[in-house]
Amino acid sequence: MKFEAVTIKDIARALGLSTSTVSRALRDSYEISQETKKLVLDYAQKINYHPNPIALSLKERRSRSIGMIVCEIANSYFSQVINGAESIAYNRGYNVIIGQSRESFEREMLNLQYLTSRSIDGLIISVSAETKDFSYFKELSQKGMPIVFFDRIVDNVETHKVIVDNYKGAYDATVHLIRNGYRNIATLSNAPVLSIARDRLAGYKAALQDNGLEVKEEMIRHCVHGGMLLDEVETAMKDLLALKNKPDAILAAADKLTTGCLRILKANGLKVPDDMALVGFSNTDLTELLDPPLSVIRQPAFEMGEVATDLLLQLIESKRPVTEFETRVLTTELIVRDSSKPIRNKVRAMV
Amino acid sequence: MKFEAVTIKDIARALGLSTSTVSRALRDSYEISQETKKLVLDYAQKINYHPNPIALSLKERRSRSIGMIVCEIANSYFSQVINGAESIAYNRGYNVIIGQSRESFEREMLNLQYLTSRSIDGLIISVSAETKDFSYFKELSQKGMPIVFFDRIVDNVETHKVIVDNYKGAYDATVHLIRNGYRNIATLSNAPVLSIARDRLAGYKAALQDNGLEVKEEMIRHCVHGGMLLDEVETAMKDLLALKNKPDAILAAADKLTTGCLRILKANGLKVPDDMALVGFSNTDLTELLDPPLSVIRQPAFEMGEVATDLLLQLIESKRPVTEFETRVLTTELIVRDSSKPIRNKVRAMV
DNA sequence: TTGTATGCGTTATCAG
DNA sequence: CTGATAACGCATACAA
Repeated sequence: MKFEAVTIKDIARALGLSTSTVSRALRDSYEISQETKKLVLDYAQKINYHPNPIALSLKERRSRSIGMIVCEIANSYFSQVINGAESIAYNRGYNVIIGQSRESFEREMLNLQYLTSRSIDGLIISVSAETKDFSYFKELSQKGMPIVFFDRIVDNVETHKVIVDNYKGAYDATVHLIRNGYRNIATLSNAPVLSIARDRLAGYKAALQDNGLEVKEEMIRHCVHGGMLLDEVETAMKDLLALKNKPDAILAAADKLTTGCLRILKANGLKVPDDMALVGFSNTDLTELLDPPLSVIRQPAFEMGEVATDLLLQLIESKRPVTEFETRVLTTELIVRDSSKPIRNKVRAMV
Repeated sequence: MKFEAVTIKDIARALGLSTSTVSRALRDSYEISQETKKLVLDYAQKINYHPNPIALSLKERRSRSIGMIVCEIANSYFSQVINGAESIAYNRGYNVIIGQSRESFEREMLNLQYLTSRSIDGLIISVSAETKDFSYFKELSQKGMPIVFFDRIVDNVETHKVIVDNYKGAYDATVHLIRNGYRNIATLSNAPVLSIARDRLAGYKAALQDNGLEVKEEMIRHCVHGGMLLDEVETAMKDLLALKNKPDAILAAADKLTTGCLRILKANGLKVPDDMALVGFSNTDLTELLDPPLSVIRQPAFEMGEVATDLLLQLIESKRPVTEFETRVLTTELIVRDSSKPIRNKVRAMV
């Protein structure tokens, strides 16, 4: 019943050769005569022989598959990263095995154990927002498993990292808002345990300070669940709108926070940017079709997947020493559309 | 250097037992004494033993991983399907290995060979728009490989299928437009080789006919690349808008066609629905935030992934005979928003 | 140039 | 109850 594959043995038997001869012929070994090679190759072709990768894995102690853990596949950012990763891996003869943490530490660990027990040759991961204990990664890394962290990295673990210049992304976006006349800029931030959240927040603060504006704590709202729960964003927005000194602009420091913020503003009948300007990190589709189109900070997601995978494969294939930790930094792109253009009356009022 | 795992042998040596005893103890075999079992189990726990799944695969001739081929991972619909598939697979102890065809037959075949040579236990696939030759699937299926087709199915191959009631989805949406006073309804359709395109087109036609409206061929535009190329959509739209009898509404029969159509309309300064009503198949985010919000036909993508995977795993685990082909049908959801509401003047004009 | 034997980690079969 | 051995498919050191 089950998919009976042809093996090297079948070829050997049929051709009256030994399995080793066949094996060597197939691998084009120099110690096999041209005739025998041709004989074997032709026959293998004819009966559609394919080496069993599982047997190979067992022998070579490697599986030619890499694990990838993200918090959510159905997130446009991560799906774009996966896309980039898959394209590189595929070209180099590797499989990508996907796992989702769904922002849960427990699920992340389960996935991790599962993947490592599956003998992956390396791991690409963007940690969950819940993850505070990185001992397992350290242990794994010390055992020789190549690991590349991307996007959400881990500061106190020496590893390979691919990140985006989140500081600059947030800084530039904030400066952009300031230049357009906004003075009361609030920010929606992810859980502060996340490196990306800290970097973006730092960029936001620095931009304010460099432009002589005060950083006010009440203007900074953390959404611990990263906007997975709309409630969280709603509460944050309500709080901001209830302030005596209401913000006139918002920097949304994550994809889900950007769309969440848009939803809440819309639900409350507030217009962007007339009632509230908004610039956010976003890789979501259709942002340019909103009315007015939304300005966003876009991450090089596909490229992120490519770079991380390329680095990992170099580590796996020992083209690069595992212990010489490297950090690659990509840059975000600020896409300016209508939503953050100068508000004429405000700008006039300030002149 | 490389990740040295503990094996059953290590345990055997350390405890002065044979590998077979250890193996049996670990598998809780009845023929092992309680003491020995405890001894082995405790020690295995202590040194953190995990069975090598590759060795297991070689022995059991199965890999506990399933292949999944879609045309594009970074497509919200497919990423949602993958999400559903992953969640089911994960709970049942299976890996999902992803491949992308990018709408290319060649790439699809390469992926397919790659995955099967990787000893996947089963396959879930939504075929590429280019695929016309299904002999490879037939062959694979006859060799005993469980295959579940989803979404884009193959009519002339007897297989397991999970589909959406595309006919009804298109029918209902078209009827909805008709009820709201539109009489010149055009449609953007995918490549007609795709089952989903044919079904949707049939639903559109039936809705017109059932309501006494004429089906006009010039109102039906096929986009062979499924809207991957915006040019294609643009050409189609330009042609429609150049008609003597211009359409007053459009049924976009695929995700990319819906967003593509929106983009083109916007680029040409046409308003939805005042200048042109639009209802489309779409699982894209943010459609409800457009101004006015877009009415869409939403597919149960996550559920699609779940159902297909559940079916496949039943086949793999022989809980269901592979030869009793089954087709499961899910239903779409018509989400009515402003973009297809009655146009007052038009309706008045008709009364 | 080709063949034989061994091992990768595991389980199943057969002996004890 | 436990141990030795073969087998899964392949590659390779060693023999010939």
